Amino acid sequence: MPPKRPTIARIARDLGVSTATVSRALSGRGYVRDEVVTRIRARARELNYPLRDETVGSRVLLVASHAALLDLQRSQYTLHVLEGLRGRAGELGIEVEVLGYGHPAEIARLPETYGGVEGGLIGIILMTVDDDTIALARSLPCAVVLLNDDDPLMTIDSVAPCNRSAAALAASHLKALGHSRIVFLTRPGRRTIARRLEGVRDELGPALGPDRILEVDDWTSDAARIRIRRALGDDPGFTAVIAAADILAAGAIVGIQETGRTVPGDISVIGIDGLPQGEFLSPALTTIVIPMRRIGEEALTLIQQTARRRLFAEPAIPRKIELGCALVERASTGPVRTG
Amino acid sequence: MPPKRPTIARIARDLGVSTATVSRALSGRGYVRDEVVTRIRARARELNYPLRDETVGSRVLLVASHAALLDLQRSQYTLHVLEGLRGRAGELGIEVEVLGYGHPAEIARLPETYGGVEGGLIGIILMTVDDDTIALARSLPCAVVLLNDDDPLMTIDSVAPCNRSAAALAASHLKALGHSRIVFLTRPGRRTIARRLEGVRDELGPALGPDRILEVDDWTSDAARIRIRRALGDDPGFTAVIAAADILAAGAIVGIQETGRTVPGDISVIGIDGLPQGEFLSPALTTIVIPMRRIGEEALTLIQQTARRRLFAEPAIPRKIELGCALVERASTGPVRTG
DNA sequence: CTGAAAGCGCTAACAC
DNA sequence: GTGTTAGCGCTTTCAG
Repeated sequence: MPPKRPTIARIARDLGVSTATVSRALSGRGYVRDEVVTRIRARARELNYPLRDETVGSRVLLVASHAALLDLQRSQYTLHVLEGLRGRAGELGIEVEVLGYGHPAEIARLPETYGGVEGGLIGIILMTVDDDTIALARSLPCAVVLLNDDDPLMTIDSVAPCNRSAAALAASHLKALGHSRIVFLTRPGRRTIARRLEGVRDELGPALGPDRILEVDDWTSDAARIRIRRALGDDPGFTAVIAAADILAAGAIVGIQETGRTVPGDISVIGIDGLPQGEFLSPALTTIVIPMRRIGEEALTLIQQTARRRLFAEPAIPRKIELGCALVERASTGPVRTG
Repeated sequence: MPPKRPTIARIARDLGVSTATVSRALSGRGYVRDEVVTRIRARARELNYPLRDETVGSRVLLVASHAALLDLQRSQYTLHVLEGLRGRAGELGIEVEVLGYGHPAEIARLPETYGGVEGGLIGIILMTVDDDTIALARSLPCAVVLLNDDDPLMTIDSVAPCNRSAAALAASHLKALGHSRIVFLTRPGRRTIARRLEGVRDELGPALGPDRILEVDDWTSDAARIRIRRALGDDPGFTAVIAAADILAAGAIVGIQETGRTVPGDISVIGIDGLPQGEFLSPALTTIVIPMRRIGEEALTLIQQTARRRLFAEPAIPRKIELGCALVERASTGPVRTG
C-alpha cells in the first residue's frame, strides 16, 4: 500500500483553519494573511504536500542584450528558442515580456520595475548575456534562469543545449565515415562555443592540433568561405570540416566548391545548429540539430520550479539542465575518399 | 483569463468512452484495452492534459558495479546518494532494488529479469558505471538514468554534481584569499574527475602548469599524504592545495603537518565532496559540498519523468541535470602568507 | 481576510 | 474490460 497522501484537509486541521484558506494560501489566489500563508506553506512542505508549479505567478521577463537580439546568426537560433518559450507560455497562461537591454547594471532594477514577485512576476530569464550580467544576476530578489548559457560557478539555474556532446557527435559521425584528418571551423569567444571545441577534442584527441582549428572573426558564411579557401590554398591536409554553426558550414561548402572540389566527394562538411534552411543548401547540410523549441519550453518549466522553491523556502540548489542534440544525416558528409 | 484546462471528461467525450475508463488509462491502474489506452494517451497529449509522474510504475532498479559498491572512498559518497534516493522513494511509495553487477553484458537482460515495464518497472538507474556499460544501456527497452556520471554523446539522461563548477569554486575561494601558486591533487581516470581538473583550469588558467598537478594512484589519504610529502621535499613552490576529493585532502593535511608546516598558516588545503567527517579533521576541512542526497532524489524524479515520456510516446530528448555545489568554509584555508 | 457550503473533477467500488 | 455511481479532495462563491 502506498503511503497515504497528505491532503489539504490535513493541513487545515493541523493549523486550525478552513480548507478554503489552505487552498487559497497554496494557490496564491485570493486574500490570506501573510503570516497564515507562511505557516500553511511551511506545513505543506513538512508533509510533502504536492505543490503545483503553475501557481507561482503569471508573468516572466525575458531579457537579452540588444546585441544578441540583433545578431543575425544567433537571432535565427534565438527565434526558435523564443517560439518554444512563447508556445509553452501560451499553454500555461503565462505572459512573456521580452526586453532588450544595454548596460549590465540595469539588471538590478528589473524586478521592481516589473512588479516584483508580489506583482505576479515569476522571474527573469536571461538569454545569451555576458559574464558581468551573470555576476549581477546572482543577487536578484526573484527566480533567475540563464537560457543558452551557464554560470561557471553554478549559482544560477540554466538551460542550454549540450554543446559539448553536440560537437562530439559531429566528430563521431565523421570518424565512423573513416575520416581522421578533420578541421574545426569556429568563431571563438563565447563559452558555449568553447564547449563545442571541447566536444570535438573529446572525440579526436591530439589529432586536432592547433593547425586544425580554423578561426573566423564573425558569424557569417562569407567569413567562413574566405577562411576555408585560404586553408585549401596549400595542400589541404584534411578531408572533413566540422563547423561550429550551420552558418559557417554554409560558407565552407561554397568555399570548397569554388576551388573546384566537391562536397562530400572531396571534403565532407557537417554543421551544428539544425536550422531549417540547411536542408536547402547544395548539397543539403548534414548537421547536429539542437532542440531549440524544447530549450525555450524547458526554461519556462525551470523558472516555475525555481520560483516555487523560493516561495516555499526550500533550500536553493541551482541546477543546470542540458538537452541532448541529434545527428541529421543529409548529403554534405560521406565516406572518406580512399587512395 | 487563463485558457481553460483540459479535463478527463473532455477526453472521454472526444473519444466516446466513460470518464472512468480515461482515468484508468491515464493512471495505469485497472484494466483497459491496449488500443483504447493508446488512443486516450495520444488525445491527452494533444490536449496537453497534465500527466502525473507517479503513475508510471512502482519499482526502480539501481545498478552499480561491484567495484563501485566496494570502493571505500566512493561508497561514502555513494551511501549518501543512496540515502537520498531511498528517502524520496519511500515518500513516493516506490520500491528500490539495489543490484551489484560484474560484467557489462549482463545489463541487456536486466529489464526482463526484473519484470519489464509491464511488470511495474519504472526503469534502471546506473550508478558510477564504465563507458562500455553506458554504450550497452543506450538500447535498453526502459527508462535509464545515469547517476553520478554522464553520457559523452548525450543519448541517456543523467544526474550528477557539477564537478566542473565545484572545482572552479574551490579555486575561486583560494584566489580570493590571495593564493596564486596552487596545486591540484588528484587521482586521474574517471571522467567526473577530469571535469574537476577542467574547473580548476577555468579559474587558474596557465598558472596551473603540469608541475602543479599532483597525481596519486589510489583514493586513499595515505597515498595523498605520501604524494604531498614528496612535493614538499623540494622547495614547495605553492601555497595552497585543491584536492579532488575530501579523502585526499585529509591525507594532504597530515602530510603537510608531518614536515613541520602548518595548515593553513603555511599552506591552505581545500577538499571537494563535503563528507560529514571533514568537520572533525584538525584543522576542520574547508570543502566544496556536493548535495549528495539531492542528487539521489533527483535521479528518481528524472527517471519518473523519462518513463512517463516513454509511456506517452513523447519525442525523447535526453537531458543532463547537474546540481550546483557550495563552499563550506572551515579552518583549513586562510589568507596567503605574505613576505 | 476567513469560513461555510456548493460545485467540479477525478477515482474507486461495483455491476455486468 | 467497461459504464454507472458514490464519494473524496480541491476550488470557488458568497456572506460576513
